[in-house]
Amino acid sequence: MPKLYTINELCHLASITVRTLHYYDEINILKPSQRTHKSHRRYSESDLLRLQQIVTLKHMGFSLEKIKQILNEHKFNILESLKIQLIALSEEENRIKKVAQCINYLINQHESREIIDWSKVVNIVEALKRKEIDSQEWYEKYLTAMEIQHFKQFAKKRTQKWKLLFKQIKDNLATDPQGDFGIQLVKKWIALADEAYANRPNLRDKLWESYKAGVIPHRYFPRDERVIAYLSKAFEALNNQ
Amino acid sequence: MPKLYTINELCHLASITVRTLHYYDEINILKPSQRTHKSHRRYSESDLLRLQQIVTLKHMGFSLEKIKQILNEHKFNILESLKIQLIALSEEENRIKKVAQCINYLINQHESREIIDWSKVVNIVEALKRKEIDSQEWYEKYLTAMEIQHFKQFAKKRTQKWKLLFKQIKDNLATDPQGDFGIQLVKKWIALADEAYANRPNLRDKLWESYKAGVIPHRYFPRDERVIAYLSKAFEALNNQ
DNA sequence: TCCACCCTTACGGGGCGTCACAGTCA
DNA sequence: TTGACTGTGACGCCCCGTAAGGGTGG
Repeated sequence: MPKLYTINELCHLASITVRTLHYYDEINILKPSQRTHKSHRRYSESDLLRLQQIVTLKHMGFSLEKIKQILNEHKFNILESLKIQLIALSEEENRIKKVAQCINYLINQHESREIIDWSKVVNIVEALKRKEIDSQEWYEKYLTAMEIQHFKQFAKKRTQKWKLLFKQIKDNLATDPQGDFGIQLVKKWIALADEAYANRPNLRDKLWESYKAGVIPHRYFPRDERVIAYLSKAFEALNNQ
Repeated sequence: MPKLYTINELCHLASITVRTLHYYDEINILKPSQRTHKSHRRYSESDLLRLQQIVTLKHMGFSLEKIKQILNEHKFNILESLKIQLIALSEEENRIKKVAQCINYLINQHESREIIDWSKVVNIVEALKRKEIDSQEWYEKYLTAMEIQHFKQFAKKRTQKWKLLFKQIKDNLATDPQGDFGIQLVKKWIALADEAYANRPNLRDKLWESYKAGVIPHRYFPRDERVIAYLSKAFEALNNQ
């Protein structure tokens, strides 16, 4: 007798909620292959497989309607869907990159002068939307020479502090991270993070998690297992103080 | 007397719809600074400025609620919002990159064997979600040596065709793009695009637009103004045939 | 009998699109 | 008067979260 899952078991296996499975049943994308005589849902092994496919495709950014087509219609052109999705993802990635650069500019401008030149920002974003700008040199087209210099210098000061700290840590990996010097280094890290993230401890923690997970690639503070290990231990020591 | 805009004029200026402005009025994020005696909305110059700010921030990925806070509460910490948004964007960018790689793998697998090994794909995406994978070498952890080889070879064949075409075009920029040879080259481009994008002309056009706009950075068919100019002319000639 | 689980039904939310119906401006 | 524009009101979409009120399984 093949194993049947209750709705609770299944949603735990897929890390989703009961409500979601109810919904999937409702819209006919995943119906339980059996029901008990009192209409409790019972899912089979192949239901589980299908659910995993659904969750996977959803993570890739497909709508439930598209997923239904892809999985139901055997003739449906999976390949084309995948390729369309790939183009869409590339475009979105590119948009994000540009917007991120633009926000960076905004941050620098605000931190150095406390005012935001909205008309400039609006212009830049308008141009981004019309895709007039290549990813790298948008600011060269939309800022004056002085503004560019200012922007670059400000960014440079920032990165140099991080670079310095990174070098210091790498040069002292042999020392005890839980000793005085290690704690000093981690305090520097915190100071820089707080400077960058407005003294919000939760943001600082988020940055640390991102760094550890390698989510945000940092050119001037690259991901390095040994540095992570060192700082982690130093963090511990600091928290225990 | 300062210029006042009707709702129609304003929505055209901002490339949005009347409904959107109604909605913005309704949720108190942008109320017209005047109404006629019959309650038609009249927007001022500063309303327009505010609308542009709203649209800009929306493009950066802020919710209308956040935007309201940023613009209304003078004391509100814009800087922190920007930085939070920057982290969020970085995370999203990274997720997209990984998913795109994964889809690429799926496409290759499907094109070479016509079947998809779902259990493998599900595993990979599960790992992506748990952020266990560094961006570059996910497949090395989740595929067998044979699969990796197969994957890489298939990808290589593809890229070599594009590389070859690119070189051919660059070597012949001096020739007439609207002559026989130019048309031959653009036909090759179309053939490759159709091979990559399942013979869908609309997808092919989309790819061409993306290439021209530099939206999708291609290592093996890089963006090059001269190549774009050449191919554009050749396209013209082909269409006029 | 207990209690964790299950069912169905229904509302909400974000950011509008899309009617319907009626009044208004040139 | 015509016809383009404007107003308000209301429902729908997508993907569920969150509850209400009651029945079931072990």
